[in-house]
Amino acid sequence: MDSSSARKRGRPPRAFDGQLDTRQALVRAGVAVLTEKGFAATGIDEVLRAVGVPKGSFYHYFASKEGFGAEVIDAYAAYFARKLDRFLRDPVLPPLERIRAFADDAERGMRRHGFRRGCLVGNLGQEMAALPEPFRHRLLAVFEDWQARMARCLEEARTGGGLRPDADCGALAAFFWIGWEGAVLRAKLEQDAAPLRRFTEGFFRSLPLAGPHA
Amino acid sequence: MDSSSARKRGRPPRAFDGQLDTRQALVRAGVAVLTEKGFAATGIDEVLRAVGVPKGSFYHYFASKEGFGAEVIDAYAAYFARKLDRFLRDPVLPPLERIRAFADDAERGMRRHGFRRGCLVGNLGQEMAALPEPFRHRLLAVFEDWQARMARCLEEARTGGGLRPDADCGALAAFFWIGWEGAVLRAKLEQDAAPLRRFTEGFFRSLPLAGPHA
DNA sequence: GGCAATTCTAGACCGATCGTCTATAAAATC
DNA sequence: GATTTTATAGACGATCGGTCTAGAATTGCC
Repeated sequence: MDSSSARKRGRPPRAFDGQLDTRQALVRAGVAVLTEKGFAATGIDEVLRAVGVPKGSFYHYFASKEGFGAEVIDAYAAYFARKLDRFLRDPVLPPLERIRAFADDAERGMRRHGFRRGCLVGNLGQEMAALPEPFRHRLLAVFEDWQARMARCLEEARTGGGLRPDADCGALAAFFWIGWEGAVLRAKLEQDAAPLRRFTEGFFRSLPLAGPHA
Repeated sequence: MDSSSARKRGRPPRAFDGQLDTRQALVRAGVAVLTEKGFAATGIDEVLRAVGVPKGSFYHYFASKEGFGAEVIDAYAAYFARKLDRFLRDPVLPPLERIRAFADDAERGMRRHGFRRGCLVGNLGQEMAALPEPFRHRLLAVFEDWQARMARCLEEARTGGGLRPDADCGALAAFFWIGWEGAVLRAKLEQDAAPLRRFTEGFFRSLPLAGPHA
């Protein structure tokens, strides 16, 4: 959605030009802004200005700010799930290396955005007390999903002999995401990637690696 | 400050009654509310209602919402530093046990508040992008302070023979706080203490414990 | 191809919030 | 006890977020 295109009243002509679908553009901008500033601190107007769309359009596509937020969460979850799979199922790397690759990529991502953007799910989680209740379950479900994907990767490491046979991969995956969110938060605050690396290091130290096999 | 006490215009009589100092009461209420809902989502009016104080008083004591926020951070930092010392310097427990005691206490605290309150510093950290810049340095300083206190405790563990002599206590302390904030966030989201325990467990697994001594 | 129905935009509108201001009154000072 | 200082009371305006109604272009139908 190009802000240079002056809008006229009424239904716009079919988009011949390269304009994205308005709804999609709004959600996309919402992901960016909410990842940076959270839900409560973000005004609809800000999203609208970024996309160059008037307020009326917004409430045509979404029932409310809350409804918009829910869709933004879904979009982010979908985006992040794809990204996770790209790393955690990468067949050319051994399982534990995939986790490092994910962390490295996240670091690059944060650096690219000047450490202003964090994790949408973490942001909104922090705001829980001020958020509509339905958000809570949605966010929890997202964490469970990520945890499952991480657990699967760790299980591959276990069956592959990287982790000890008695490793509790579910618990380890939970540990990872719990701490990772903290690391992202801290990296945002310090505007530096060190916390991400520090946490990743600590996580790997905590793994029950298989000893040199007998 | 009791909301049942009807206020009259003008300067109030010296507080014979149990009324707290108004300024102090505002800061105290601010800590409670900001710990729950963060800075942006909280209106001044809400704090005023909680304390039963009119707006005029607020802007007599504080230059702005931002100035108020800064004092709230300081008050929370002081409160938390005292709490930390109470646990991390407890002479009747071995150093590593003190950390567990701290975690247990934090769990009780979150449970007592129905998992609605998190960590003020973590909350505001998450909001960074929408917060006045001076907050950032203040929050960073608080983390550094906590980290130093934790590192000292870990060093006691090292010299006491609980940790290996080559343990990097500063890095371990950093790892702790990075992940701990994540755990608090997650506990708030799940409304359950499990994340706190899971992280604490993982943290201890990551520690380079001294082997059975030769 | 004309007419209703649908789709989407424009922006007015209301309420809430932030920060200020004036009025008022008690205490402190001398 | 007169004056200055401290502190509360609450109205006020500017701004902004969220909702809603009106209106215009397009689509579908026959």
